[in-house]
Amino acid sequence: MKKYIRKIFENLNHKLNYIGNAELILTVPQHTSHGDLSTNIAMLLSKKLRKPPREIASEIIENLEYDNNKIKSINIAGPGFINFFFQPSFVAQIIKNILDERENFGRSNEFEGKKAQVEFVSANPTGPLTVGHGRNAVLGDTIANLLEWVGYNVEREYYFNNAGRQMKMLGESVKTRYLQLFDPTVEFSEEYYQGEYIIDIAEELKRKFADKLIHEKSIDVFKQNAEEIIFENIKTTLENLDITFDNFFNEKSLYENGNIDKVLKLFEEKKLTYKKENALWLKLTELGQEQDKVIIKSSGEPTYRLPDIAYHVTKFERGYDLMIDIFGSDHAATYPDVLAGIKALGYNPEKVKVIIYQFVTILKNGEVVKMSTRKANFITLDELIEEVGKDVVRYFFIMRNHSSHMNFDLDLAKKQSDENPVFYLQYAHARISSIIRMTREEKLNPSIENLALLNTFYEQNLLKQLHFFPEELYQAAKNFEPHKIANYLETLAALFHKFYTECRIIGSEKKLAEARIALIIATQIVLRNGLSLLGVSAPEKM
RNA sequence: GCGCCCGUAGCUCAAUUGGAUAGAGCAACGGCCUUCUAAGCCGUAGGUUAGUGGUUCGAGUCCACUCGGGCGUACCA
Repeated sequence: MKKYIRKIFENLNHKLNYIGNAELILTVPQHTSHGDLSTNIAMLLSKKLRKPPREIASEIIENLEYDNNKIKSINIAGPGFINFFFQPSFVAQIIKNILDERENFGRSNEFEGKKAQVEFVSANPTGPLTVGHGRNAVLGDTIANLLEWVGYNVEREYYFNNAGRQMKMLGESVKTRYLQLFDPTVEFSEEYYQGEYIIDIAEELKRKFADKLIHEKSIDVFKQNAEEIIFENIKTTLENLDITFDNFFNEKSLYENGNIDKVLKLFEEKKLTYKKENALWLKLTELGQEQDKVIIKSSGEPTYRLPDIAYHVTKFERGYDLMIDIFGSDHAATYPDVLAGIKALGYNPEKVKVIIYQFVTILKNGEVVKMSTRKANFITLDELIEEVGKDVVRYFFIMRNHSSHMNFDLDLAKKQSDENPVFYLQYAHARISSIIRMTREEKLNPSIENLALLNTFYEQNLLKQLHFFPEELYQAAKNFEPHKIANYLETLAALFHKFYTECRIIGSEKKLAEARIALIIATQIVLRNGLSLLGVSAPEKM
C-alpha cells in the first residue's frame, strides 16, 4: 500500500515540482476514520511555500492520478493531513505476495553484500551466565537475526579475557576449594568467588586428578581447568537459548600477534601519548573527550582501553561495514574513549553502533536481588530457562525497548507463565494450524481467486496489518529495535483472534471459505516468520 | 558534585521516531462455548504522560530548570 502511494507521488513530482522539497512520510493513523494511511507532507511544505497546509493538500489531491480500483478515496483532515482509503480488494492482494514469498516474506536485500558483526555476551569465564547476561544474549542474537533479514552477512562474536586479575582470583578460589576437599580446616577468603559452582569445579578436579594437585604451587592448572569447565557451561546455556557464535575472540591474541604494540606505536607517532607519574596517558582531551586516561599503568600493564581499541582495530581490518557492540549500562562510560581512539587512528567510528541496554532488576519474594558473580547471590540464566522455558526467556527479554529498565519478578514469571504474551502469539499460530487441519477434512482448499470477498472490518484489519510486516521489520533492523517485532506480532495475533471470533470458515459459502483459508495461511506465515526472527518456536498444537 | 539512561493507568510496558481523541497485557468487575483450540472474544472502570516554563500549525517525544530512580565517574574490566 505504501509502495503504491509512493509511486503515484513520484508521478506527481512532474506536475507539482515543489513536492520534492519535503519527505513523503506515510503513517498509519490511530483512528480508522483517518484513513488507512496518512501523510503530513502538506504541513511540511507549508512553511516553504508560505501557503496554508490545507490549500496545498487540496492542490496535491487534485493533481494526483490514481487507480480507482486501488484507492477508494482521499481526503483532507485536521490541520492538513492527507488521508488515503484503499479498496478492500486491493488490500486483500497482499495474500498473493505472502503465499508467493512464504518464509522469505519480509526479507529485503537493502544491505545485500554488506558484512556486519555483532559482538555480544562477552562475559569473562569466571562463572555461570546470570539473568543479566540473558538480556544481552537475546538482544544481540535477535539484532543479528534482524540484520540477516535485511540482507547483511552477519557474524556473531564473543570477546573474552582469560588473563586478568579476576581470572587469577578464580584460580585461587578453585585451588582453595580443592584443598578443602582434603583438609576442611583450610580457610576460604571472603575475597574469593563464593559460588557453589566453585566447589563443583573442585570436585571435578578431584575426580580427574585425585590428590595429585595438593602440592601444586602454581594456580595455572586450577585456572585452566576452571576456565574450560565454565566455558563449556556458558556455551551450553547459550545453546539452550538457540544461540551460537561464529567466533570466540581471546583478548590474549591481541598481545601475542602484536596488535597492542602496533596500536601503541601509532598513538605515539601521532603524539597522542605522554608520561605522567610513571604511567602512559592517552590525550583523549585532544580527541574531544572529557579527560585524559591511562592506557599503560605504572606497573607496565595496559588498562582495558588499549586492548579494547586494538580489538576494534581488528574488526575494521576484517572489513565489516557495520559493527555492533551490545553493552550493559555499566559500560556506558567506556565506549566513547574507544570510539575516540578508533577515530584518531583513521577509522570511521560511525560504522560502530553501541547498543546500551538498561539493567534488569530481579525481584524475588518482593525484594530486589543484587547481582554479583563474585558474591554468588545471582540467579543463573540456566535456572531461569529451566523454570520458564526458552521461548518465555527470549520473548521476555526482547519484548521491551532496550533503553528502558526492566523489572523481572521471578515469582510472577513462574506463576503467570500461562498469561505471558508469548503464549498469546503461539496460540494464534497453533489455532491456525488446527483450523487448517479441520478444513482439509472438509475438503476445503485455500484459494486466491476471490480475495475481494474478504471485505469485512475484521478481515480488512488483519490484511492491513499483514501489509506492514516488511516495513516494520525494516524499521526494527535499521534502528536496532527488535522489540518492535514483538509489538507488531502482538497486534497481529490480536487481530487474528478477533477475526477468528467473528468470521467462520467451515460453514461459510465455499468461495468465501477458501479465500479465508488463504488469509489465515498468510497470517500464519507472517506469525511464523516473526517468531523465528525472535527465536521463539511456533507450535502446531498447544 | 559531574556525565549517561530513565520517569506514561494500581502493576509491567507500548505509542510508527514531532502528528489527529495517549494504547495493550496483568490485577478488578460484568457478559460470550451442543459448530473451526475459551491459553480466546466483547464490555465497564482506570491518565494533569513526575513538575514548571519554553520552541511551533502540533510535544509523552525536542530545549532549560526542579524533583525522583538506575548506572558510571579508577593506574578494576
